[in-house]
Amino acid sequence: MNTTKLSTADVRREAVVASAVTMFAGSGYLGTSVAAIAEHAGISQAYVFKLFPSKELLFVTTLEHCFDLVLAALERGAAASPDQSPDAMLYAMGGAYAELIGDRSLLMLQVHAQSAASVPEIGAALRKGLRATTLLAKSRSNACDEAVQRFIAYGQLCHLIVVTGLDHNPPDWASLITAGIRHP
Amino acid sequence: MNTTKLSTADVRREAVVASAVTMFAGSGYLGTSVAAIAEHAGISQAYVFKLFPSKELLFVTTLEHCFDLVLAALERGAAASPDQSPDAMLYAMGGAYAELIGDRSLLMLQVHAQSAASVPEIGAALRKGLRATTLLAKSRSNACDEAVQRFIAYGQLCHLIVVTGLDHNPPDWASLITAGIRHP
DNA sequence: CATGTGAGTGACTATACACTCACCATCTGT
DNA sequence: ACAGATGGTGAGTGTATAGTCACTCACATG
Repeated sequence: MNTTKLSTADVRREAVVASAVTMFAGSGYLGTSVAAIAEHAGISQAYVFKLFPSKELLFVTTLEHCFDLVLAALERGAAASPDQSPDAMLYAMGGAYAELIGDRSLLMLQVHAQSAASVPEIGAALRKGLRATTLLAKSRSNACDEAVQRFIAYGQLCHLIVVTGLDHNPPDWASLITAGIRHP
Repeated sequence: MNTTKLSTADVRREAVVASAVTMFAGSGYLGTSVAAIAEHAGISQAYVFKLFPSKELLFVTTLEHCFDLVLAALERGAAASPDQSPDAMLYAMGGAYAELIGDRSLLMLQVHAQSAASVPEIGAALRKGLRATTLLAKSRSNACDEAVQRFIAYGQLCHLIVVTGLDHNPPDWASLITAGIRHP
């Protein structure tokens, strides 16, 4: 039961998380109703509460899934780097991240999670994801601390650019902060 | 009437905005009820709706006020810089910003605004504030575009650090991204 | 005194939402 | 054939919340 085959309930749970990524990314933690997620997943709202004990835990699970995907993308990027130098590794990881967040959902989810971080469980999940991301960037790239810090900072800048819509039809002044940033 | 004296309604409006900064910063746009803001300001909820036509516009007004304070702080920092070189100017402005957001309210308000940016009016206010901040940093420092971009990116990193609570009793790994960052 | 005006409120409405519960349906092992 | 586990739902409940409205009170002015 714990080896290869998932029960249908676990399959459902994954489908609900997939819907939750989309819906939470669109409207945030408080702005998204469980009913909307259930409808998107094609099941009743009551069944969502059978699969997850609370909206809060559904959000946390969704956020953890988001970070799993981010970590996998960084890993992929690192593996595909043409060159083992720290700068090249970080550049490759950045490119893989930019590609991953192409549909904005995973990015928006992180933005909304930051806004909901005062909910203890959500804040803890955010810290855990940031920790894993940072440490992976450090260990795979072998870059100095300053370069890793820069990597994270420019990731946040990328979030800001997308949130403000500066990547779509950017005004003239926007090139000041969007120049060189790889965004979707 | 338009010169020096404010009517009591305008005074009230300012008091409500001050309360709104605190309350919205604490619980976000959707997480804060107008009743809570009214109570904090010591007036009835009905009167808040006489002073502001909607919760949305109250939030936008509050956010604009936040950016006014940010711009004033940057201006102050620039004016106090011991040295006119671009690097020194940006450093001084960064220090003034770090000091301004010492109580976290103005920082958290920006984070929550990013999460609520899909509301058109809020997104527009955010873009406007970012534009003004970026252009001010550029024009006062005379720094190159890359340095201004870096200035904004590290500002966002600062937000992330505060949101995740990494500035209070930081775990060991946190120094990777908090090193050198001036936060409250 | 009469009258008008701006400040301020209590009580209400309509709705939306997280969460619950009693219940049905379908499969599975014996 | 049947007992029980597992998948799934319709119909609620209680509460919170944005926004409204009819109203009161203080005060200024003619």
